[in-house]
Amino acid sequence: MKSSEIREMYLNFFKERDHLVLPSFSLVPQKDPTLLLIGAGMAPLKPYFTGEKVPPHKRIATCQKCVRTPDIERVGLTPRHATFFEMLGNFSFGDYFKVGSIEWAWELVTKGYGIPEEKLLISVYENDDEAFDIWKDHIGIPASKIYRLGKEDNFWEIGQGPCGPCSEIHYDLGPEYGCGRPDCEVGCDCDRFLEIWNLVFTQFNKEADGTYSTLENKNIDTGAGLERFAMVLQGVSSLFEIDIIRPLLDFFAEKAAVRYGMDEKTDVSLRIITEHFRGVSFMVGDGVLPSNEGRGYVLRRILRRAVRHGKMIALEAPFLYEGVPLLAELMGDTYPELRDRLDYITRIIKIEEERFKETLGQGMEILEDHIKELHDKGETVLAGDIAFKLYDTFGFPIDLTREILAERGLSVEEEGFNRALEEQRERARLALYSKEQEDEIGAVYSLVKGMETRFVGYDSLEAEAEILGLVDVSEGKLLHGAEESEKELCLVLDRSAFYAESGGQVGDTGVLYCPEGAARVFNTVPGPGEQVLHIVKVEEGKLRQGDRVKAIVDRERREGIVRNHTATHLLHRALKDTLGDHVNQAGSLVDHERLRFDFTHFAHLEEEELRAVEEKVNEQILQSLAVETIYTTLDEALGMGAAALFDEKYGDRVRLVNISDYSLELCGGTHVHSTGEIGLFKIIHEGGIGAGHRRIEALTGINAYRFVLEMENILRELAFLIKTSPEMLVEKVDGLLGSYREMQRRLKQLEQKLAQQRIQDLLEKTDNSIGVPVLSSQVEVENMEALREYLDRLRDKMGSGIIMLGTVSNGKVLLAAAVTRDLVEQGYHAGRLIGEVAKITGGGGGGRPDMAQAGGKDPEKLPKALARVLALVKEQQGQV
RNA sequence: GGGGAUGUAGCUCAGAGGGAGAGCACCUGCCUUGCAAGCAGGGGGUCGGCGGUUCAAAUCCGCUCAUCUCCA
Repeated sequence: MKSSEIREMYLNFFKERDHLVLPSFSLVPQKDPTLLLIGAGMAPLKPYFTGEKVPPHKRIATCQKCVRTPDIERVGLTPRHATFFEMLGNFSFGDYFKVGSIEWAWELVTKGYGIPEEKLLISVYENDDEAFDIWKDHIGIPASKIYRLGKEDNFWEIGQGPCGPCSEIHYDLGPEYGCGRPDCEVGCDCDRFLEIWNLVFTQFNKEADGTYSTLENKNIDTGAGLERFAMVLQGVSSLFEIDIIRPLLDFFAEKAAVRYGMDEKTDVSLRIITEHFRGVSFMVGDGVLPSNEGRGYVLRRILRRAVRHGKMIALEAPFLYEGVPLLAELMGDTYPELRDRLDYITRIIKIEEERFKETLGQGMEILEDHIKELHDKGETVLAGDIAFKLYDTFGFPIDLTREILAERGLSVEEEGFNRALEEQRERARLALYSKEQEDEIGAVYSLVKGMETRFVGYDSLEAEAEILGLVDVSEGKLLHGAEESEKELCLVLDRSAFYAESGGQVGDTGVLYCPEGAARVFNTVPGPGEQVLHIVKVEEGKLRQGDRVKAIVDRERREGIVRNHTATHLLHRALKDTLGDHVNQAGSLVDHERLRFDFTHFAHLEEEELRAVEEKVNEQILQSLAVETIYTTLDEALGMGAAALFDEKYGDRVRLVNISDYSLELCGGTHVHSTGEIGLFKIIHEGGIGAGHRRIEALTGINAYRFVLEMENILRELAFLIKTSPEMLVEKVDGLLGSYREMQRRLKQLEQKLAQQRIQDLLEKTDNSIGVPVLSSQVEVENMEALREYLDRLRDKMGSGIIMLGTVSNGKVLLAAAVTRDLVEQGYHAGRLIGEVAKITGGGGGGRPDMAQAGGKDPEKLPKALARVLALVKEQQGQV
């Protein structure tokens, strides 16, 4: 039976029994921050299980794609482990329970799929007598074939959420698949008994604190692995041989020019590549991008393991991406996203493969060196800091290092690795705040606890307010009053128009007038609760707790901030529209001068893309779109399709910033009323900040205008300098550069020619009075290169001799010396000679016996120095 | 924001203070037409950029840019 038929039969079976059949949900959990990835068929239905939401129907059936990685290191080594799999499931929400679910399970397995009863075994949770009796009495399974297993095997829970005892149907593949131990039976960790059906009787809910509460409605959650059914029904011994996987394995085998089943080591790699390839493709297809955190890191780990195993069988990355069309062919009917996003999936995988190939090579080299060293020393444990270095610098996930070592019977010193990781964390923390600063912040936080500020800065830029608290930041204590000083104070008001730095928007600045004085607010930050902390310095008179004050925000600065913030939202939208939906905000900074926006994207932006983005933003500005804010619940906001940051904590009431029907984002910041106020939007920088992350910096309003003006000025000045118009600038500079290069070439040629002509004159100055020909002379050249040119030619002409040449260039002395080979053999040394000579000119130098160069600072001494050469050679002669 | 790695010829890389190199690719010639042909010759480089130390920097130091990587 084909996999597609198994899937179809399952869904039809339950459809006929009044189940609502839903298509697979995305691997990326929607609106569930507790889950990294969908790892079970029930995961997307969690709100129905917890009772948080009402299911559209009391009975649901799905075939759900899943990713699970805790067992990643076993994938490839066993016939049944996988990181990616399809889970068939039928679910009951307060409808049928144990009896119904067991009956149907048995009926479908034995009658529907026709699996012989004698091959099947049952397990139940150790003290679930109810389930035991149903199997024994109602279905008629002999008690000897029903096993009672402990919590680890037969109690189902995954993180927080619904859970309960379960009951499984196992298929006995036969003793030849077993471990051979006498006590081998259902529940054994070996491969003999294949769990094909897991019925979870969901009756509890696991809370955040680890306790269990009873669910109002008892539910049924079934998980039946499609691949495992396929194994049984297609009579193959591993999931790698079923109809929708084997072609992939063969594809990679062919690419690697190896055959499956010939060599165990090769087979393991092939299985890993094939399996991980499936996971990688589906994850990318559901919008997961490789990254160093969260689900992106899960993806990266899987892909990297596959790439390494590719390398082990001589498959050079990138190669995985080539399998995508085949996968789409095999599974595109059920999962149309594979076809729809084929090009995208292919591209992302290829880029990530290439990326890792770079670092894999370097990292492997280092690791191999260390392995060799360990081997030589007879040790078996790799130091943790080396494993950390590989992780830190070359992106070797620790499990990858562990696996490579395990292949050689070695291991990693885990504590050392963790220590190094902790040290790195500490470093990052310290870079953010020093220990003293952290203490200061802590002290301030505890002092202002309980105070509350009402923020009125969305509609107004000033507020009359009362001083609730006044903290001396460096002393860490509350003050009743403060006088004019340089001291940094932290001030809390009962209401304020000052925006406290958050969501990337910087804090406001401004002034504060009180009955007996005035203070300057130079920053505003959020407190631990509902407080706005104004960081102030008293500039005049006195400030007292309880004073009525007037706090006024610096208007011009705020207006700059507001323009940049709204422009940031427009930019976010424009990036998504231009580059694709995978673009997400990864950080943002909005101040009064510029905006900086970090986002996820896999490649640098092309010039046209950048221009398109900039243009789109400016189009929205020109339309003067209305910007409004909406208060609503988080659920409703997400339902409206608002952009929210993953992992960001939002309260129940959220604030939405809506720009006409162009952009909708959860945001607490301040904005313009109409996009027209932004005036002009200009991107001034685009760059990378790590794999998969880009950064754009931009200006708005008057700043953008000034930037353009500045550029225009530069162009005009340049054009003036080379006597052309801005329009002709490129052409003219291009021409000038060409002729500049040409002239350099000509100059060099001329110098060479000149040298040639002067050689003869110079040769005549050779002194033969001491037995060896010695030539010491000053020449006129520009640089060392030209000097060497003379030197070489002279040496060639002389055949045998000692040459010292000097010149003056840029107010400095340049010297070069040569000794022909025959004289080197006699013991003459150009390096030593030139050292002496250079010393006279106030410099130093050295080189090899046959050639040396040096320099000096005193040009006037050059003639004297050159005159000494003969005597110095004579000295060397004496030592020969 | 912080740490680490890399950047040298079209490509892959060596060189670690004293003439910028190798292999592959390219061009010319010769010899050959048998599988990555051989032989001889040649072109090609702001040693990522800027600054500093030094008589002298691809090489040491600082900054910067690009790419990778980890932490936040």
